[in-house]
Amino acid sequence: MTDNPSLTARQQQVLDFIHAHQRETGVSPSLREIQAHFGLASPFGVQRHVDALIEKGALQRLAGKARGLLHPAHHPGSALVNIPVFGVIPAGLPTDAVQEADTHISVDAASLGVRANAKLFALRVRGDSMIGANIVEGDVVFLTPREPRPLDIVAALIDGESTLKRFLLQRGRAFLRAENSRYPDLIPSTELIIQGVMVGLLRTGTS
Amino acid sequence: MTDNPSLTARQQQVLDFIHAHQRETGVSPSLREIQAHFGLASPFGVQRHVDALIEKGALQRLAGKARGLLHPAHHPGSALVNIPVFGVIPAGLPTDAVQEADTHISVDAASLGVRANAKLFALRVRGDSMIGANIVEGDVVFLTPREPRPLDIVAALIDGESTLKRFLLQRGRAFLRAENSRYPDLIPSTELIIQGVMVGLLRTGTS
DNA sequence: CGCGTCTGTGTTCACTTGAACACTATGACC
DNA sequence: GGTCATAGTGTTCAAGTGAACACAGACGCG
Repeated sequence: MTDNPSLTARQQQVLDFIHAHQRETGVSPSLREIQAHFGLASPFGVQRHVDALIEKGALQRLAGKARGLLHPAHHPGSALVNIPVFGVIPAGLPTDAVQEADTHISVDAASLGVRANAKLFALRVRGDSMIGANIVEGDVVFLTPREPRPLDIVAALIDGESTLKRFLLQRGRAFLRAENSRYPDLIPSTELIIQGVMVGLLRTGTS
Repeated sequence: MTDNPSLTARQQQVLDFIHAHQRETGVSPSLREIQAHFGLASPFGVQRHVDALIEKGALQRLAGKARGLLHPAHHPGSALVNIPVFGVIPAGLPTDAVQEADTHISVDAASLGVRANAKLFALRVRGDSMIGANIVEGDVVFLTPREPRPLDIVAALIDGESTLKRFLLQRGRAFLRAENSRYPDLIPSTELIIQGVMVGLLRTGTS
């Protein structure tokens, strides 16, 4: 995370390896695994690098525990939700079968205001039909499958394509409205398939 | 993450504890730590619960490695950036000193399109001055400290308060423009302190 | 040169931890 | 009552692992 300037080149290498190993395998490496990676003949050299890293605050350790190295910025309780990003056309998404996802986005559950075990999915927004809700092309919208309430923004399956619209009720009948006056209301002829209700949005880039 | 219905009550308890332990300490618990938590007298009972969980796909293991339990949904290579969220007034933020942050948001670095060790911070947007860029009150804007380029959206320090504006150049002179015609351009009288350039945005809630 | 820091070697020890086996108890189901 | 899956006990073993010590080479610095 941090390029601490007070680290020696070797210490930085070790730190990078530890972080990389955690990313790849999910657990921190043992001293001997680090040793093997650098081709060292003794675990003690590694141990002092690790000690130095801890001394300098670049690493944190659960003393005595195996594989107890972790980021100093470790924040307890921050559960992650892993959100699959489907394309713009997630036809048949509500099935239980695992859909092929383009990407995954990991976000802190607390930041999104959802439970840690929330089942979310995401769609990339295409078009400008929700511009009135300040949702633009390229935005990634997080959705959760649940019953929509009036004024919720929902992803609905219409003609085999998924679109983002606001969910409204009029005289007990549900219909969808774009947040753009150039689009007409969508009054479902048959049935309305709601795939999910928007719970958040992620935009990347500055423009 | 998943409430697998085929798990027995005890197995679910063990699974929950493993996940909770990972969240709190950052590493997965050893069999004996699980044993101690449930007040069992033998590590072997735990071992078979864990075996069953792996069998049912609710857990994944690095065989033979200490503390090698992890989520089956583990996605290698997803480095996280831990983003401190300052308030609406991060006065003097560019200092090296660690500022008190209200919250932290963890996001997948790849999803944000930034390097894994990017130094980001976040601000909660107040006001409607950037409505034209579809950034509204309550949005959380991710920023990185770097030199702004024309058309970048930046957080600038004006009169001790941080505001979000678009960065522009005219005849070599920098000035700031709100994306809302009701706000005038800001032409810096003295110097322009740019705290960061916007690289992303997170919105929570549906409205 | 002498000093200190960083780096690496070879080795030893004790604790941690996963893996395994035989046996018992409980409850569901036929 | 018999059978089976789930759950738990007591124990043993070997591998994984952190921690430690003495010693040596490389390098910068005064």
